[in-house]
Amino acid sequence: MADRNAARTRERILEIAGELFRARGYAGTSIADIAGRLGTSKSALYYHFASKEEILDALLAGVLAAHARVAELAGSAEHGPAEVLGAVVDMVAGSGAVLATFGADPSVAAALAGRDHVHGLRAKDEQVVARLAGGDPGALAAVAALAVAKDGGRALMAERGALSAADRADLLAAALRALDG
Amino acid sequence: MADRNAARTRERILEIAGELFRARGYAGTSIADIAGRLGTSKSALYYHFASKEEILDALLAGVLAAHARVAELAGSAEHGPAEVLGAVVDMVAGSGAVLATFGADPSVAAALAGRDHVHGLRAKDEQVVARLAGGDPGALAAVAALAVAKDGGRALMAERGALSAADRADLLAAALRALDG
DNA sequence: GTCTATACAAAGATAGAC
DNA sequence: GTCTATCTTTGTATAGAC
Repeated sequence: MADRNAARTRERILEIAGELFRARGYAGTSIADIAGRLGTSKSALYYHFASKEEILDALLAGVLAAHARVAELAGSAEHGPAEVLGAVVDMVAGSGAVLATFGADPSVAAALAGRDHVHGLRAKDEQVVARLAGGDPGALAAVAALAVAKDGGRALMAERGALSAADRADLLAAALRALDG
Repeated sequence: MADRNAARTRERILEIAGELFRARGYAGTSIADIAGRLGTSKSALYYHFASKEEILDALLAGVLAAHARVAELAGSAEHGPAEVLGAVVDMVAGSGAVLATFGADPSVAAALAGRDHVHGLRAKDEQVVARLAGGDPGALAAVAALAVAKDGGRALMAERGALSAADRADLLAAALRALDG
């Protein structure tokens, strides 16, 4: 039962940290800020997480896994542009708030520099672009299509809170149009 | 002549600060970091700028003005989607590195919260979207088109350093395709 | 599991000499 | 214009009681 409470508290911390990181940035958010919203002391927080960076890692784990799955899909030759971009849209819709944090905050990238994650992420984006470009060196249209799916998706999420099935379909269509009309 | 040197130093500070803000985020960059790269003490910095935030303001002034010009263009009814999106592309190409900072860093938005700028910025984006949507309430395609021009443009800038005339034309074409095929 | 108290470093900023 | 020295606040993190 004690375990239950600890797990609940852990979840609340991640939830609060996610909100604050998104609003003020990772570097711009202090442990005191998080503890304040949680309604406990800073020390209580350190019982659940060994450091601020550990909170970030826990928050990012899901997004990184989702990116990895999309990149894997893009890597295999069996999937067309529509499938790949559809997977990107679903990923954005699924990991919404956290992705907004990760993708938008330079201090997150700086905190993770050298620790595999970042290069992994950028490499994964490039893998998707390469697949969409189909070997074409002038990959501008592919970059544009990914921008629609990922950044356009983020903008829509921020605006509407979530993406309906119709939104996803429309977004995919717009991305495909950006790719090659 | 003393004025000349001061002006030069001011420029160097802005240059260095811009790079660091982009790499580590605004909140993640300290005055000491900037002074270190400048090769002087922290105090020297405070001779040129009264505060960290003042550096940010100076850095953002150009981008905000550029956004205002685009929004103004979008506001007048005489310009079509191609003109508006072209202006967005030019704005991105022109204010490159700084826009990447501004658009991507939550700690920048937090630092400016309440101080007109931010609402101004978001409002200006919405004005562009509204114009592109042409009154259509389902503005997804407009959001998508803006994402191509702005975020796609950012991604390209990050990748290529600058946008050639051909890049701009291609990007605009992709944005128009995202808008309505 | 959460608290108070505290260590310790880093941050933003200022004073006053040169 | 730039320095050294210093103040103050804030930040991350730990120790030890309950």
